[in-house]
Amino acid sequence: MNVLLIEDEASISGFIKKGLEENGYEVMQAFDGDIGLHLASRNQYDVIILDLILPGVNGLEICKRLRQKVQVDSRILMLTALNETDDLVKGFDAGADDYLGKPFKFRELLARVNSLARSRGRKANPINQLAVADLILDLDLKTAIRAGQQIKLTAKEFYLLQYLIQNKNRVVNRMEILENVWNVHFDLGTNVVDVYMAYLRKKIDKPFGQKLIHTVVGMGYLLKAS
Amino acid sequence: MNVLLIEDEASISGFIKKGLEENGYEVMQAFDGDIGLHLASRNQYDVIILDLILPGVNGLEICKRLRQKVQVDSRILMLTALNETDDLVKGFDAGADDYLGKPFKFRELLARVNSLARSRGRKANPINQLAVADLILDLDLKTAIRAGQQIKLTAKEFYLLQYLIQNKNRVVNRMEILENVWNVHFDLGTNVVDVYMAYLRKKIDKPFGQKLIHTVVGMGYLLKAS
DNA sequence: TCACAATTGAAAACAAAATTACATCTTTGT
DNA sequence: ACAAAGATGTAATTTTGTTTTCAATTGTGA
Repeated sequence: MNVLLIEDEASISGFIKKGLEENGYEVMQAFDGDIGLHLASRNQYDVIILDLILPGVNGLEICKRLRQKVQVDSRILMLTALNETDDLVKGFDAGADDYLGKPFKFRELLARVNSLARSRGRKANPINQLAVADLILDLDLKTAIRAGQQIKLTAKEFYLLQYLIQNKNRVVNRMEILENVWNVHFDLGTNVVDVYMAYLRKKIDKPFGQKLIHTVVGMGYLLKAS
Repeated sequence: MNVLLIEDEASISGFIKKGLEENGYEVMQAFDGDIGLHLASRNQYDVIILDLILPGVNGLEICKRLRQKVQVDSRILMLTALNETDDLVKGFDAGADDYLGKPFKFRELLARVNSLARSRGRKANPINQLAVADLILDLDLKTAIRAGQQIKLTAKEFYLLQYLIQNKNRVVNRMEILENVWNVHFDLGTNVVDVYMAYLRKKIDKPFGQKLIHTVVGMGYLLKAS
């Protein structure tokens, strides 16, 4: 688990880093807001520990930017001397996941970091799979399995199938598919979608009895059991 | 977003429920540990608010069981008067995601629940349907269902029926229909609308007793229960 | 009953989707 | 760096299904 620690006071930063490392975390230190922001947007951290009062950009601001502009999905633990409800609420509004007032006992910090790390681990963990009927799409292995049988898909096929599964039981039209799978936002009469549907069908439907990909004439395609 | 609130004191429970509901949450109350445990394992909640001190099974125990046996992936917010670091750590160890000491301001609770709910990021799945009498039009599946029976419609038929349902209990004339379903704004002398009404009738009225599509001679058509 | 309005069936015209062959680009192994 | 294999797209063709028109027929209201 990676932790980014944005804290200007060297003694506190060092103390936290040492403690977390003893508990199995990898800790990256940033001593001012700009560097913190920079690191956070370049790399993926599981947890970001963020001091509210910092030279350069302040903590609230960093938090907002990380959530809104950079869209990091790290857990953010806000760290500060200000302990009032209002600041706490401001912190959560800015997108913080948790809040800890100084001074704090290290055990307390560790418990919170553990909790955040765990809540992230769970998100990434719950076997990253999508499914319809007996078809499973493994998002980690980037592969499909139907009736227990592995099916090799090319990248485009995979993403197309992923989009279909994410929208199972809903008719999706070609434009929607072009936008979401091909990133094409204007209609330049192509029939790639049709062609790829054929590819997919050959792999995931034809060899098995029950077909999952249905075409709805004049509307689009529908992924559905039966 | 669904919240399960496990709290024995009726006044506190009511106060929280009311506040959360005003903020768009659906709240289920449990007034003792056993019922809470039962509900939590039967249903899927986004957030569980859990009082530590409860009649029946205590909060820590519930938390542990939920995580270990039932393996719920709800976010758990522990709520308690005990505010010591030790209890806090025990709480996190038992699998809580956050911790809030009583007494608390409601804004504070809300901020934490919001944060937990956000971290779960579940998107709702509203059922996209229109209906008159026993006829349902499923906008996702792009299909009609009457008396529980699926009816296949072509694109034009579907959009025509959709227009009729959206204007149920109102006579719509042919021109209106041509404009809204066919995008034809001038026309003289086509009878497509009439033809398609016949198609629709054959599919959605004829096979069932009660007819829904009524013609109002000289005026247009009317979709209505009676 | 007459005149107009609405319905129906069948065929023609049209449009959408599937299929196929092929050209171009990418990746991989040697 | 090269050849071979694989992936991606395009375009033409075939197949399938939908939409529209038209004329014959039936229904409706004064």
